[in-house]
Amino acid sequence: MDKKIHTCTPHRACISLVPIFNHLEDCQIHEIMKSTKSTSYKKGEMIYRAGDVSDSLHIVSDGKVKIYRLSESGKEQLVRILGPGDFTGELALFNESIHESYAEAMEDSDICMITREALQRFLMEFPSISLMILSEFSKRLEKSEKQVTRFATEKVETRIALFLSERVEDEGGRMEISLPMARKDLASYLGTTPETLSRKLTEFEKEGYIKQIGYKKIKILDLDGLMDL
Amino acid sequence: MDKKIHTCTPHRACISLVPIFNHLEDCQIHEIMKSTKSTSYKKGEMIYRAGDVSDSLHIVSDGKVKIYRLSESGKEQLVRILGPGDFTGELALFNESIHESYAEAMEDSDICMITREALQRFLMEFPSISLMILSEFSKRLEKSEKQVTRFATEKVETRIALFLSERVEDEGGRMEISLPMARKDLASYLGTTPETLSRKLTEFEKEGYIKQIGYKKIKILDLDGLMDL
DNA sequence: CGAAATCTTGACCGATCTCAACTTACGTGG
DNA sequence: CCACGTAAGTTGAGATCGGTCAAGATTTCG
Repeated sequence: MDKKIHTCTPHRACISLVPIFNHLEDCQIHEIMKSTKSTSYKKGEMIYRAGDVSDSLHIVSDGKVKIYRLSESGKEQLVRILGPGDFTGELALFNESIHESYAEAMEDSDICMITREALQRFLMEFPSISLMILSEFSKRLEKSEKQVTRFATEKVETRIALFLSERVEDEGGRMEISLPMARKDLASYLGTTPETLSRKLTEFEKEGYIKQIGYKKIKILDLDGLMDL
Repeated sequence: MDKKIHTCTPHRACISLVPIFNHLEDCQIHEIMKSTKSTSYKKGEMIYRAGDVSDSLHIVSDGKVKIYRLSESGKEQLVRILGPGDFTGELALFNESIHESYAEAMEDSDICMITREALQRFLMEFPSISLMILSEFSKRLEKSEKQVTRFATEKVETRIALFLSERVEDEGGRMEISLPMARKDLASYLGTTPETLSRKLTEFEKEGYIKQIGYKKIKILDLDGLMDL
């Protein structure tokens, strides 16, 4: 297994991608760069698995990575998809140090790593980084708790509609949204089956709320209608 | 760290309850105490509501507080119950400053508050507090994401069984668990209805997995059986 | 002790999952 | 660059789970 380990080049690009580090001085970024390693993963390769010991923060510098979990009864659920600048592995860094989720490269990807020790050193040295991470964590927590409530109280149809409306938001209001993942992954993300998702989308289309364009794009024709479901 | 018996304001007692502050020196705790205020709430009173502007961290020093959310379509879901030493309001502190959840006193409670400015000052001054909060946040995130996966993939029956087994863990393995909330709240927490919850528990009892003792206690007779559902 | 809230039980219905057959899209090697 | 095989997506039929509504039982608390 030959992963190329660079020592310098992509780091700079990668580090400056991460919002958390945005506010740092050049010299501080330089400091951090010295403690990072970059690794390349082929499409389909696992970056880590549940149960693995965690010892570093992984930052996606290029590519696309999916994070998923297995439930107690062994069913898979897609948790999120990472693009350049997103990071993962943070949870295990402050606690148990055992990953509870799986990270898999969806395409060939470059991942930048910062070891736990290095990170903690920076946190003590530059307290403002902590504040950034705290902010990031609290956003994630907010989002995750919202998601729990949604799963606990909304039916599948509504969850799909809400997902579509959030994609519109992400696109800055454009009514033509691109799906960031395959249908079966989306079904997993939304806690349903590909069959039900397919049926609901067809139904939405029949009702005139949306228009499906291939498998990867959807044009929203009546957002208000969708939200009233 | 032995507790000295000096003029024990409620603050002092409250602050030292919080795991986050456990590792601090006396003088630091003293610093923090100066920035706190304590308020009492009657049973049923709201501590904050979704939409309220957030300006402080709330620490429960005495009593019981329930945190719940409303979903997009207006259904309520219980998120968690706080006891002495637990805190809330942290999410809004690092971001939007608007609460997205509701906090209601379930019984007469004393709440200690630290303003955002004071907290941020401490975080910059004592970076180790950040690490503690980071750790707390990552635990919560882990738990919340696990919860999402559970809702996304497990059926109600399984979620109830998993809840029971976690209560056993919380009780340190004792097979007689006490329910921390009323049936209807538990149903809301588990994303189901009181009717279904009641039916499932009766069913569990008929199958010999549990024995219900009044409305507030359950004796687990066959944990393995429950987990195989 | 009694009103109000909570909990239970039954009957019914609708939403969603499962299984299976079929269609479409995609990636790979010749 | 095309053909083919495999993976992904769709559609239908049937089964099941869980929610809703309503009535009755139990508990709680003033």
